[in-house]
Amino acid sequence: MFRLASEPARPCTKTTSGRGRRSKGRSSLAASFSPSGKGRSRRSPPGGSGGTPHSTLRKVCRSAPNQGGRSWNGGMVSSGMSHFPFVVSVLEDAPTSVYARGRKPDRSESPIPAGQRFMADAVVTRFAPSPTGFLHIGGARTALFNWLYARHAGGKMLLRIEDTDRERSTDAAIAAILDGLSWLGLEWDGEVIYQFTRADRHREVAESLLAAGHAYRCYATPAELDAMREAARAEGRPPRYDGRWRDRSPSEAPAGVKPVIRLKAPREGETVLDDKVQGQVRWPNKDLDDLVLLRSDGTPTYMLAVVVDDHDMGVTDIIRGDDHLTNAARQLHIYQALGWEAPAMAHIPLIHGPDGAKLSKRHGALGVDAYRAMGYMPQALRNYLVRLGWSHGDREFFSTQEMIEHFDLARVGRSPARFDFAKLESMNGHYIRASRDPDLVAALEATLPYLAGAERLPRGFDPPLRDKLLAAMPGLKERAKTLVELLDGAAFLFATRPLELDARAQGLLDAGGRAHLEGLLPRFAALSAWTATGTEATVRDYVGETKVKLGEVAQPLRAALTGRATSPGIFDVLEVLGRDESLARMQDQVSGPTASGERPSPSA
RNA sequence: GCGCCCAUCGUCUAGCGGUCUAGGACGUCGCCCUUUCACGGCGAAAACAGGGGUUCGAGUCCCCUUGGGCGCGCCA
Repeated sequence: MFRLASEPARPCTKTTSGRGRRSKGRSSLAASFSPSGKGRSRRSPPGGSGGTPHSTLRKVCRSAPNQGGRSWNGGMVSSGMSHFPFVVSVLEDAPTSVYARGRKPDRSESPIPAGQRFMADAVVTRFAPSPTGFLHIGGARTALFNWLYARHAGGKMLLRIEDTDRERSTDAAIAAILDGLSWLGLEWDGEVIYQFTRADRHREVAESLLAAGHAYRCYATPAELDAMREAARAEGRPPRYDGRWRDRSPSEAPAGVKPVIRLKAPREGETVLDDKVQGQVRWPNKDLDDLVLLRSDGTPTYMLAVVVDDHDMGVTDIIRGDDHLTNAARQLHIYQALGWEAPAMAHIPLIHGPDGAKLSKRHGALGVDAYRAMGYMPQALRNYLVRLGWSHGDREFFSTQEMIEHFDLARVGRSPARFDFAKLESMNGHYIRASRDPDLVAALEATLPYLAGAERLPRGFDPPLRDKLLAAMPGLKERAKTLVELLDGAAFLFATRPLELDARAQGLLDAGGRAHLEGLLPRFAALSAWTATGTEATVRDYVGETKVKLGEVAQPLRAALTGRATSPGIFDVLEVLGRDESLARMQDQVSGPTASGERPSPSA
């Protein structure tokens, strides 16, 4: 009756070890059922011929066979608890437990030939944001992990927009999420699924649960619920629904109250989740209440919707923020009632702000579009994000291919990470320096519409400017950590005469620099070929003859040519700017200001 | 309040009982390179939260404390 047609479930024999918890023993879990690719229980066992003797499989079923787990032993073998199809088992010291599929190796015991199961069992992950705001950095990382995991396994990542909250969901948010994912290069497979469109299906499932006796109508009013929670809190009990309508006859229903449908959740025993990141987590069922499946207006709640959708979409692995960890327990109850096998789950730690608290508006939480505007490149952001919580030895940099190749959930840590702009910036700088010049020009151009500080170039780059950009890029890119800085550093290329000088440049010129400009002007003008080596030779000659330091000449030159005190190597600047423009900019500083008034004598 | 999760340099992390007088990266500081600023090179300071166990041996296993975080809706 509860059997899933396609999945003749076979209860896992979960032996117990009283202490069970992995404590860093994630590794031990991983040892036998590596949650990542190959070692996963759902695949053929590593090195396993498939003909593994049954007895071995039973052991494999236990989670921590090595270290610390000495108390694991043959323990108990499950009995006929198969009325929970996907579930399981009997623990020596605890009643019925509910299992998510996670590391549970029961399928190795499935009657379905291993090979066949393997083939039909491609990984399907999903990213399921709710469109109530932009795609923030935490969501972006969740999406990245889902994407990486799916790609690594040769599976798919689906995208589902959880828009059942009609009040708060907006089209703008949906657009921002789609745009953010695309910019990050995280393509999803198939069509975007809008949860709200599936409300009928959700309702139908709720009704079926009702019909099967796994759910009931609850007529408690919001006021009643509030009172209930308050009382519980006052008594030091968890604020939970008390189940007052759980066994009441519908005939007692008060008139005029539209009921909600609640799940009849198990009250005894405990619910166990073998999370791929968190390890084994257990909750006493008495602490979990009868959640609402269908609201009084007939719309599904998130809890119901996720379960139904994940099931219908064929999701095999749920990777989401660990703020959903408690939800997992409740969702497991729904799977149980439905007789569906729960997907494997991985709850990844959240990203925190500098103060260690969950990233939120008060940290100035930003959408990924903001990172684009700040000039970070998607590949750099991806690399930074993947290293937040995941590691592969000492390695810091990964190409997309390498990320896909190496990514696995077993190496995802369980402690939250703080977002650090300095490191992101440094990584972005690495990516800029490592990029090919034409790619950088293209990236700059493509990002221009979003870039902060790009107002000066409303029409983008014209061909001559593009050429100059390309020519100057080697000197420009090693001075920029973001595209914004890159553009800013390139500003002298598209600045128009007479240049605006910043204070430091002005100072350089006022401090006697103009004299050197004047001295250089005729020598430059006499140059037959305008190249960096040519101008350098000229300047060095001048310096030699006048016995001044190179810096005393180079700096004023820089000020005149770029309007700033810093720039790429000055001879490269000279070359990129070209003879006419260079001489004109120098001339501007020698004679320009005087035209309009008395230049204060620098030496007086 | 209750439940769950977490805990190595300021930050991200390596470490999966002995090779740890704890490694890498960012940041910080110093030196070198140098026409500026960068880049690059070299070097330095900087951490196993505390307490109990287990063990011949613990950053690594267990427990407690402390400190953080998340959750507790007819929100998702």
